Amino acid sequence: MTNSQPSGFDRLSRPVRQWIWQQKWQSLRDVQEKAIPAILTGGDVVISARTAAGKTEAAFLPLLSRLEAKETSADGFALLYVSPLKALINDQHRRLESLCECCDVLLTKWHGDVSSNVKARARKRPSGIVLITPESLEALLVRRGGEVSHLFSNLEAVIIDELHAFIGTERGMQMQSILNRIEVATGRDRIDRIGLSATLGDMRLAAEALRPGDGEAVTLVEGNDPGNGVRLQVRGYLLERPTVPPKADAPEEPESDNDIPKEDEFSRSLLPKAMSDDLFRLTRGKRNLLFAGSRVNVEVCADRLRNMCDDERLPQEFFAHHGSLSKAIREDVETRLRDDPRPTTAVATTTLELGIDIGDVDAVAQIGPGSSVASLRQRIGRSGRRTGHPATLRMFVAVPPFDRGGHPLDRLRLDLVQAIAMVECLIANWCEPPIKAGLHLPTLIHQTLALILQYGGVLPAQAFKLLCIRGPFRNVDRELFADLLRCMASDSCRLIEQSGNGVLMIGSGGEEITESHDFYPVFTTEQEYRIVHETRTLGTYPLNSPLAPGETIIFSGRRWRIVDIDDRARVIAVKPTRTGKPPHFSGRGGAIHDCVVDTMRAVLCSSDAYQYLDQQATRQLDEARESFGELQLDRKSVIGHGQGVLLFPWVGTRKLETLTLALIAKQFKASSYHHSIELSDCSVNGVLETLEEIADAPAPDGVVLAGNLAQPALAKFDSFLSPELMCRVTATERIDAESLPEIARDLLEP
DNA sequence: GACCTGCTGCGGCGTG
Repeated sequence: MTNSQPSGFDRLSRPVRQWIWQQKWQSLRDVQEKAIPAILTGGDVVISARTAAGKTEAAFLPLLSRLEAKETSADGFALLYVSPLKALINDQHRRLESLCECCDVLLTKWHGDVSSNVKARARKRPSGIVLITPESLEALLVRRGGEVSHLFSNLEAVIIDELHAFIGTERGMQMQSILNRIEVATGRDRIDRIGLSATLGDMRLAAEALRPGDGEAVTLVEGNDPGNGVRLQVRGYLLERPTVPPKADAPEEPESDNDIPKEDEFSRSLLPKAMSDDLFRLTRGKRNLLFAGSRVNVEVCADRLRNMCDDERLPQEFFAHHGSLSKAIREDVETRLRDDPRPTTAVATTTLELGIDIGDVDAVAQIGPGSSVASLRQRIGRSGRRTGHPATLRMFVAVPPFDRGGHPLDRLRLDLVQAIAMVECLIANWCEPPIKAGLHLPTLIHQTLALILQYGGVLPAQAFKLLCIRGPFRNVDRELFADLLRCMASDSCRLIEQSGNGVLMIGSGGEEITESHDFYPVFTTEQEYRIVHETRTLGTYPLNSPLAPGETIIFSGRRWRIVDIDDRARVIAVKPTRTGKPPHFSGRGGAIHDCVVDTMRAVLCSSDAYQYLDQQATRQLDEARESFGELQLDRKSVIGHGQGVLLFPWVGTRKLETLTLALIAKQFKASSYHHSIELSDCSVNGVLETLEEIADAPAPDGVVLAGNLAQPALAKFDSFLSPELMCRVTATERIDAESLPEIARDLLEP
């Protein structure tokens, strides 16, 4: 090949090239070739590619070459790598060790599990690369504010791994704010940021997340790894009974006297037998990830598949993996997936979605439609990495039995339709964007406290400029920030106080909060019991899900009896047993995007056939379309049902909740359920009249509407917001009053 | 109708 341009490889420094030779690589990967010139040039860069496409090296090979060229031996860290997971830091440390040795660059892990003397040593003689979490970085800024400029003045670049995991979250706001604070403290206008991200529908979102306010200037490097293709299937199953709960006044079903024990009956209602039979048949003997959707489903599913394994006298190959299981149990599963050739299926929640190194799997399965297209995309990328093996994802969806007289929501098979809509959005290369309007006031409270601690005090105008003008809190104007400061200083909070010369200081209430190590993360966790068998901790269980000694529970895919509960020590002791009830975890539903629900309507309206549906799912979709026509939902979106009315606005969760609120404000008994709103004791005409009023009136004030909504303290610092500020947060982030007239108009003329 | 993530400094104790 003749090429006047030097290849990426030729432009790397000598030690880096030597390391590549040692690895016996035949060539650089596509994403690495593209990233090298972009990073050598300087400036902000987003590198996006599938997990394990070599993004880490794509960033570090040219960055280490830049360090080599610099040849200054000034004090301070040269590269800062920020990761959302400790486990990922440990993985990356393993991966980068030999490369850094080759380049004679110090590599330091820095997170909560790293001993404090390692950190002390690094602080004393800062150099090379630090791998750190946002929380540890926050702690460093807050506790060692005076050292920040010394530690970071010679930073060549900051690398942010799993950038997509930070986008649109409170933790992402904190991270952006911390990076901004480092730039300000070191007097550097911009320190190059390199974001590593999974492929997203719209890469500009990642660019904007990397450099808020100037995403346009970020260079995008997209890995053009053709992969080995994708095999995708949606499989239909039948539930044993309808899903819409019967009305309170409906006659109770007679006790069934078959011999299924009650606990198995509940398990069967979550996971039909035909589905577990197929899951077993299709996953057995291979390496799989099975995303079950919730921790309860993980337990029920792992328990069922493990029992099938035992019944057939096969060695066990099914293992549960979720956030309430102990670190040791989870690591065993991860290690087995990565290093053990035996067949293994990890039944997991989203825990195995991010980039923890588990090697390649043969296939991915998912139960139910899932709640986002973004995670569907991530999951597919977990398989099909070896040449000749396409990525394989099977979605297993159960719908209620078909009954013409049944509830319309059951007749429409909405879970199946949603699964199809998700796949169609994925094929169209669309994926959920973050909500732009967020105020992120709780995190702004946190960052204001952190800033005061970092500098030992700060003037209100300085804080505003640093956090809201230069920093990421750009939806907060001067007036709102002043309100927030007043709220923080109020008698009920005393988070801050102001000295005679106007400097903001930590108040008595603030001291208590900021002195605890609990201060650094911006998210909360509920209090929990530890579940212990003999000396081994199996995991944790929420305090507010009562259990009693003698009860049974499925946990870690096994069945246990509770022997003892120590409320003071928060320990639940268990021993193995033969039966078990599914555990109970609390969760708040996820929000589904407008685009997905709109696509659901399109799927129901059209007569397109989808190649990826199995026979049963195809038939179920036909039945759903038939019901859609019979209910005349192709022509109208407001239909009578029983003593009430059903509304189908075909909008996402946020707008659906907003309309429900607006109708409650107009004295309707309204509740949203499964993409629709059910109104009881009213007539179609009455509802149509009200919708006309809403359509013709100007959009109501979101703050007034939000006043009718329960405002539970969800984010960590919500409890410090005044009712007025809390209402504003709800109005901006949780509802969408602006769009109400339009939703009402669309309901009247679909 | 859901999931996940993270943590300092210091005092006290045991061990080599």
